[in-house]
Amino acid sequence: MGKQMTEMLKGTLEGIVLAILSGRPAYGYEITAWLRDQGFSDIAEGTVYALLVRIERRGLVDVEKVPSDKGPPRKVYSLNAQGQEYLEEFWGTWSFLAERLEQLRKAGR
Amino acid sequence: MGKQMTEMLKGTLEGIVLAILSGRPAYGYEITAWLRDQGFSDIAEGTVYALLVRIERRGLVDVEKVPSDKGPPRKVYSLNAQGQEYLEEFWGTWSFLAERLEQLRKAGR
DNA sequence: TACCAGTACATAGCAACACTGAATAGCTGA
DNA sequence: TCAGCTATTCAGTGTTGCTATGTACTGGTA
Repeated sequence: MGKQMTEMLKGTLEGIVLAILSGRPAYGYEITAWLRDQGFSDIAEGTVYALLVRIERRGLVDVEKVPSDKGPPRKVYSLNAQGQEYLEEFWGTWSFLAERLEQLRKAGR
Repeated sequence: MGKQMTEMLKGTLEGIVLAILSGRPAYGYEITAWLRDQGFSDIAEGTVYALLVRIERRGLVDVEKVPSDKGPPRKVYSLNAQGQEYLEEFWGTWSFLAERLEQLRKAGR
């Protein structure tokens, strides 16, 4: 992963994961795989798990332990009301930033 | 500044400043003022100066000390060739991220 | 049986970054 | 002289993503 991307993911990765969870419940391994699929080539597994622990501790998600037939039990996360609210805030912050950057990019050409 | 914004600025603030400098040379105090004007209400002065030191050390900008008639001398920064290249990389990284997020946002509605 | 690959989660230590808060310094006008 | 604006610097803090490693369960295969 490029250094630029690493830094830029700070703050946004959290939003990305919450956005995924707002679509449907999911567990860590699955989320990691999905991210890699989307081109976040080298997202470290540890990164995702640590993030999930954080958002759980902050009460943004509900957790359910579900047995898997292919390995250890999965921790399935789903966005709760507080998480939904937080996600909306995230989109607000993101929009603001994206607009400024789009303006700057236009100005530079 | 909201906590979300603080985290999201990591990595992007650098790009923002480089983008500003790609338009015209500028000095720290001026950049801070401009950012506040654009709605980055509480960008800390210290943050901008620290960032400028970093990009100078990495050789992305050229620096010139210019006397001011309103206070101490200004350190005027201008983007050099290496900085321009780095900025282009930044836009690439940003575009990638912005596209994924836009998709996620669409999917969520 | 022994071993390995794939699935699934966890965590300690590290580096980078933005913020807080304070200090320093030059200039102007009351 | 002193307040207020201009202008820069820096030590200390918290959050974040990455690296590296470890644990644990299942199924296939040699």
